[in-house]
Amino acid sequence: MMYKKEDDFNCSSCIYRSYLFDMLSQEELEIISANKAERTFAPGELIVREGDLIKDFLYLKKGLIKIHKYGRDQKDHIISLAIERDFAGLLSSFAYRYHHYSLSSLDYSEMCIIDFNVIKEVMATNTKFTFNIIEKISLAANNVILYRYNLGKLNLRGRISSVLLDFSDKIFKSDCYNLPVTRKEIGELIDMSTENVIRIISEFRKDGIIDVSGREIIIRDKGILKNIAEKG
Amino acid sequence: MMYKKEDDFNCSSCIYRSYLFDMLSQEELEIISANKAERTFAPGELIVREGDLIKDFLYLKKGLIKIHKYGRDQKDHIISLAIERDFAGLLSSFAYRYHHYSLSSLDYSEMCIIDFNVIKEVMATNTKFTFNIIEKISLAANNVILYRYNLGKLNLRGRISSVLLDFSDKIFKSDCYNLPVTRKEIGELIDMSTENVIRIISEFRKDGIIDVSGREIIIRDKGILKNIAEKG
DNA sequence: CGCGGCTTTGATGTTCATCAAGTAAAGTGG
DNA sequence: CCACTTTACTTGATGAACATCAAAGCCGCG
Repeated sequence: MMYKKEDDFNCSSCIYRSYLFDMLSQEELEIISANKAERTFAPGELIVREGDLIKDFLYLKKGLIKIHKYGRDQKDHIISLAIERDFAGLLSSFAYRYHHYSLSSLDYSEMCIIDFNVIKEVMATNTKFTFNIIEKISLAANNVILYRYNLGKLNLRGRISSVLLDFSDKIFKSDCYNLPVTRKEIGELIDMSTENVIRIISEFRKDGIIDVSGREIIIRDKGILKNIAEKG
Repeated sequence: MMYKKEDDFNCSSCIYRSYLFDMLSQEELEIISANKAERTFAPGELIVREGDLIKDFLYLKKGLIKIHKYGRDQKDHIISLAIERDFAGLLSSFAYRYHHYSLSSLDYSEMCIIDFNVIKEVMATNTKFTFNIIEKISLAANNVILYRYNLGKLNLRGRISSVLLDFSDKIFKSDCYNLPVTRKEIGELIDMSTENVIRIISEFRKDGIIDVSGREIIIRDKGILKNIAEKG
């Protein structure tokens, strides 16, 4: 237990320390250690609500969260997902004083919550760190932009293929996984009705491309799935 | 002419100096002055091609450009427009070595082309400048993300209203302007077919909401247009 | 003057959201 | 632990929104 506590509270021994935090000196790491909190969020739990004041720099050590936004159409829309070792609030943090997106946990998610001013102080003195933050912001934003860009050119079957493949390749690194989202949430992510999400997943099942049992997905023919995601 | 030349080549007397460059010391401005070029691009001219190596920091002094990308659907798509005093390459510059988007001029556009390494050097020593660059990157990216987000919830009439209003409010600051883009380009910007762009503009003309004559647009009833853009 | 890009209108067909209606699963309170 | 309620999932039928196709006029430019 002693060791666990050590691991929790001292960033310099944290095994989830990212490439980004590796840029920091021992001294800088300790400043951050001293100004951080850690918290686990349960599946479904709200981490940040759109409109909240931005006070913290959020690092997702472990888990899965959705970045989402409530539209004037009275519906929730998922902008993007963040996984292990992602910096979750980066889209809003350096542009606004208030969060422009909500964050919710889709799994048990361990967050490091670091005082934003402390991060800014470290940035002011460590150029390499700063340039890496800039790179992370740019990549995070471009991933969203390019994801939406590609999505816009896919029909429904292509979009479903695309999410199933993303879960397999980017998140679970396996052809067999449990969906961390409802069918409704898939629809919110790729802009389609819940009914059609279900319909097309069923189609894929009937065609023998995937096996489905509730939230469990087994990809049987990844080649076809890739093909549909390309040509859709 | 002497004065004009002065204005062209010395950033410290440049009337288009942005809020961002105002953060710089006289010395820093001179370093930038010494490492920049200026060029005017004609309407339709390509400024940067997707895939080009990123060498320069691009500041649009005056004019209008489109940020676009050629899709696997063999069609061009406009990601965003940049206007006077925008930093045009910001989406790619800090994330990649190569441009991920093309830039083309839609008007006579005057660009300041500054050696990217020089900008980075100044950033390494001027924290305030750096934080402002970060803010610009974040805002540019979020504008794209939020624009697409809103667009996705609008029907065709709403989208056309939205672009017509944007040209009026954000770009020309007038209810009477000449479209700087073809009908086809409007379609590429808001994801709809050229035919429907034309059809709906015609509808608006017949309904007396706007007057149209070729590229010339006169907004007759901005209230209705706003209403359509909201509710669409 | 003829060719290609831009614009326009009408007709047709596909894709997808929505509605309706029902089953299954998972919480909730007595 | 069981009745109750809600949330998630599923399937079919219908219609609306939109892309696509087709055909033609227009304009600038070589």
